[in-house]
Amino acid sequence: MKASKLIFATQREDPSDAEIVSHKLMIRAGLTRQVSSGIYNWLPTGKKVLHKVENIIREEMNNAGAQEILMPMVQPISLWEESGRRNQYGPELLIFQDRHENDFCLGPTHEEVITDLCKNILTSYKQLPVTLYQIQTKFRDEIRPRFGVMRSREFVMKDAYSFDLNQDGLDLTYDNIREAYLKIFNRFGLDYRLVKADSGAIGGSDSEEFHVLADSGEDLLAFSDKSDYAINAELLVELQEDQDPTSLEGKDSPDGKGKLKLKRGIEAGHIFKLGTKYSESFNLKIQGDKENITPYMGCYGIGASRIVAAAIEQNHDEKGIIWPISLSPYEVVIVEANPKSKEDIKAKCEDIYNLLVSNGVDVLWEDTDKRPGVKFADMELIGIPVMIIIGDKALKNNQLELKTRKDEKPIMVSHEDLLNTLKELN
RNA sequence: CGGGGCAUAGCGCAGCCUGGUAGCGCACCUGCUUUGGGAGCAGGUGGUCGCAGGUUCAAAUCCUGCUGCCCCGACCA
Repeated sequence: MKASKLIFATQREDPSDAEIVSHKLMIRAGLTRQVSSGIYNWLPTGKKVLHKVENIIREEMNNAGAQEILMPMVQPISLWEESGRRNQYGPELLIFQDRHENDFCLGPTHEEVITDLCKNILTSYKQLPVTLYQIQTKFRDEIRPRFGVMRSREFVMKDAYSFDLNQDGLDLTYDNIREAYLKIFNRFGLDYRLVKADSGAIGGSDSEEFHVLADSGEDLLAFSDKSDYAINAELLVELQEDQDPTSLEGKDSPDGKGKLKLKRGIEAGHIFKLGTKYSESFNLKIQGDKENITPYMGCYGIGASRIVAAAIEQNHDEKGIIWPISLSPYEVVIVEANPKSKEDIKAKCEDIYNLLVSNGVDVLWEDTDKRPGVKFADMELIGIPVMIIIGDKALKNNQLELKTRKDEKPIMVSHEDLLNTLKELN
């Protein structure tokens, strides 16, 4: 991609209505723009990041044997009456009527639709176990949306639903998806923790959350300093009937090993064992070898758009975003340091650009005639991990100047060593 | 929903108190000079001043009502 063709609209000043750093930086770097409270446009650079998040999720879900589907955003309210959740969900469910005066809602989650669907498509116990997932826009009419796409009303989520013959099968499937989640979060390149959680409005028994660690996180997490024990502090407060989550710091860990330590996290993933709650309320029965089976369900969510904000919350400095390479809108940017004047610099850029493109590197070529300082500042704001600077210096020594986003010091490499050096930096 | 704040160009803001028909910085466009860390000069584009009423010869400015957005709280995958 050439910067001269890219709409990336960076801004020098913080937007006045943004509070947390990820929100400010997403606006300034031209990733998103607000349409209405809790509703956002995703611009080309932001969409590219979101796409990388989605693709990592997609690949690992597919590797885990899950199958991708797409369910509708608009759902008939009758399904929510059938599950009994119409009233439980309350005003967060945005309800409206079509021209025939039938009630519909914008889907905040899809247990109802998937269970209803499976009554159609699951006809034999031989089809189980099966896990279906989608990556799709959800809508929850939050009381107070805030912090940009971190807590928005409309957001992109991957939600998966599993169906098993019995509890043992569900346990196996749950562990399998849990493993896939560990791979997904590892590939994101973020510092995260897995904690025990409350299953909340979705219902069910066991539940764990994946949290991206960040001081600005809305959730407080409690960890044992001597064991793997980790829990959402709010749940622990509930279990122990404590008053205040912060009072947990330094107390004995409930598993009897070590003391509790607290950290803040952003909830980015949540996995549940639902059991038969929805299969029962929808009367989903599958023909077994002798008798009919009410399947055991699990559901598994990842907030794809929230991951983008969480990644920034965890990885930024005073200059801007510092993407982990796997989420960066571009892996490498070529900065043309002397625009206009020197034809040989442009030719060199084109050489390198073609080399990288043909080797599958996702590269941006900053070919505009902006002054070098502006280009450096923009690219650092957007947070591209590796910059290749091509100007007089590079031409004179027939070497390329590489600078990583994290490191101030440039590295000089030869044309031939470029690909290997980039691999090492990953 | 309770409490607080804001609404003037794409972004950040001034003007409002004391009414006279809109301005600054950034961005954007043109030209010239510049070019390794957010350039300079000159010229230019862009605004029914959130909406609707009212007062007045005259309203961004005063009055009334409404809407939207932000922050704190309750709530929340």
